[in-house]
Amino acid sequence: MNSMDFMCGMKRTCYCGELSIKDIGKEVTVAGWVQRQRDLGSLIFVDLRDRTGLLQLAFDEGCDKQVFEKAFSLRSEFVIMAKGVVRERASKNLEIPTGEIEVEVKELRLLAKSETPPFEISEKSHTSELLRLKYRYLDLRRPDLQKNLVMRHKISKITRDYFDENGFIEIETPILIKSTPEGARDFLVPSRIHKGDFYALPQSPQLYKQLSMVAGFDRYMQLARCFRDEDLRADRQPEFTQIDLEMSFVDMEDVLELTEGYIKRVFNDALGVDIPLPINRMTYNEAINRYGTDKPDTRFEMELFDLTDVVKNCGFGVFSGAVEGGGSVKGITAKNAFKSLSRKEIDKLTEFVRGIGARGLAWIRLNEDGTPASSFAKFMTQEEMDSILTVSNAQAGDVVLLVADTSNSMVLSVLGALRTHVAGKLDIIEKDKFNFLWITEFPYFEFDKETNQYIAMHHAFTSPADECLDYLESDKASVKAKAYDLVLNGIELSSGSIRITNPELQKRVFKLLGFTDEEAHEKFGFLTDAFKYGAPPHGGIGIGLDRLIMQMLGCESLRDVIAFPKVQNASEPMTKCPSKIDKQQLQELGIELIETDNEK
RNA sequence: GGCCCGGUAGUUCAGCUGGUUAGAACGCUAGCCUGUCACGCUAGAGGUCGACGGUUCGAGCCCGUUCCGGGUCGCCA
Repeated sequence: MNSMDFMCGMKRTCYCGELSIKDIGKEVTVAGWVQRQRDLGSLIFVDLRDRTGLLQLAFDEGCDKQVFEKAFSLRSEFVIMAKGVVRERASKNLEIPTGEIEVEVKELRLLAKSETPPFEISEKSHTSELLRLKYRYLDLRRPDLQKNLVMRHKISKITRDYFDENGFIEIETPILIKSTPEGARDFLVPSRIHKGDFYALPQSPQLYKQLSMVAGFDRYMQLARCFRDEDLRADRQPEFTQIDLEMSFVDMEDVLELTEGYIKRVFNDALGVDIPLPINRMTYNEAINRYGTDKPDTRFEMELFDLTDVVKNCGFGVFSGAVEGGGSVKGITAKNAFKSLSRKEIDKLTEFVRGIGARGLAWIRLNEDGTPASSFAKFMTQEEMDSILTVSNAQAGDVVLLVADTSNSMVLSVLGALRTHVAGKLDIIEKDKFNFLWITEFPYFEFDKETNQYIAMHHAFTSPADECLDYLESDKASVKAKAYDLVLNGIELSSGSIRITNPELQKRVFKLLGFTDEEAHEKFGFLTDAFKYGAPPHGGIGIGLDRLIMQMLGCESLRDVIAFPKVQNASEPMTKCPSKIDKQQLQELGIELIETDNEK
């Protein structure tokens, strides 16, 4: 094996995908990776790949012997540079954009060899995700991931442009910050200089962006990295990027309007998709009651209905008992689902709802001529069954699914999840639709069963609604927040609020949330102190960039739009982080490890 | 932490009721081939059946434990 060629004397003149029939006769130098070499004896074809596409290189009798032999030895993923003349192909391939032309190679440089890759670099290859992630740099060579990351770049660029045009300034807030153990767990970073002390990584730049308002920047934005030490999901990574915004002298309408303008712009410029404005709004209560969730997927109907009054005195103990116990009986109607939701399938649905906390699932199946079969008809009068069918608006061929529980919120959340699950099974979700929805009028407080006290649903700096200020203390459950979520196709895309800037109100809220003055000052004193020196009214929003891109590209997992993502146990297969560190490093930090059974 | 699914050549998978030497396709190696483009033809190499333990005359298959991956509930102000 001779040493590699150097690039000496060669300079790339164009990308592979840029060439077309218009370039015939042109002398070009291209560079990239060998997708495939096809050796036909005294004729060799090489498909060269760069991030713009594939280009066929041809080696035949016309080319130098040494060049031909070099072409013969090429293998997949070798890195080469080739100089030659663009010519029309003798036989064209209309399947690929450059299929009408090829480059007749005069000079060839082998810049790097490659071992046989562990999987083929192609959109067609189906490879386990773990293997792909171990060799992420190879996985990223695949055209679809390249496309995703190029789109991600494009969307980031549009984002910065839009907010720049609207007078926003990007400010970089610190990554090493003070830990405020509210909500999600913090990632912690030990301090060498202050042994035993820790920084936290930001869950969001919340406090810094508010301080930027106090500092007079008026309109702040940042493509902000955020960190949360919680378990992963397909749509949740421990580190993620947020389009973080904050504005002074605004109310909710201003924030919503600006965000809507952004959504319209980014969908138009990146995808050519028009999002009609204004985006629909729904209050939190309406969403919960109609869809069983505060992030409803409105691409399909199947709304919840309430049978509590109809069945409160019926002979079916599961129903009447739930109502007596202070709960409810509600359901959904799956239209034309008689065939898809067989008895067996309904058994599976029952397992599904049990898995999320329901005691069981009651059902009525109406066959094609409207005859009902039901799990509970024998306990009901004909009249009661008729009323159920009326309220559920069930027709021949429909399937009615009912959930009863002594906890109304359990009934709602189970049906909310069931609704999405069933819609997926019935395949009634229009995949290419983008249904946005604002959710407003969130409750301010949320009752925490574990600690038996009210906690902030959003966060402690969210302003209560003006009309609720009179009964903050006396009727916590009814207090609404000046908070808003933007939902896209059933996924929470962003969340924001108008903040408290009045120090007296902030004090009241801290007190309601169970903070003593000392605790509040210790944790958030730097913010409340700042508000003593003239805080403009302000509010903002954070838009999940990864989730936005994922939805725009129709991907099912965040991992498909993040260059180097983590897997479910929060590790990264390629670098194998997190990892053990030296004793010496620990000593410097003043940390002693307690050996646990897990490590043995 | 709970529940569900998965782990067999480099890759994607098949492997029957537990029974002889674990198969296929693609990839890889070598040879032949002047219009291929998922080139074709011929030959060949390639296996800790995730790991450990058990049941059995006999385990890829059954049982237990465990590791790894995916989904999900809890969790995610």
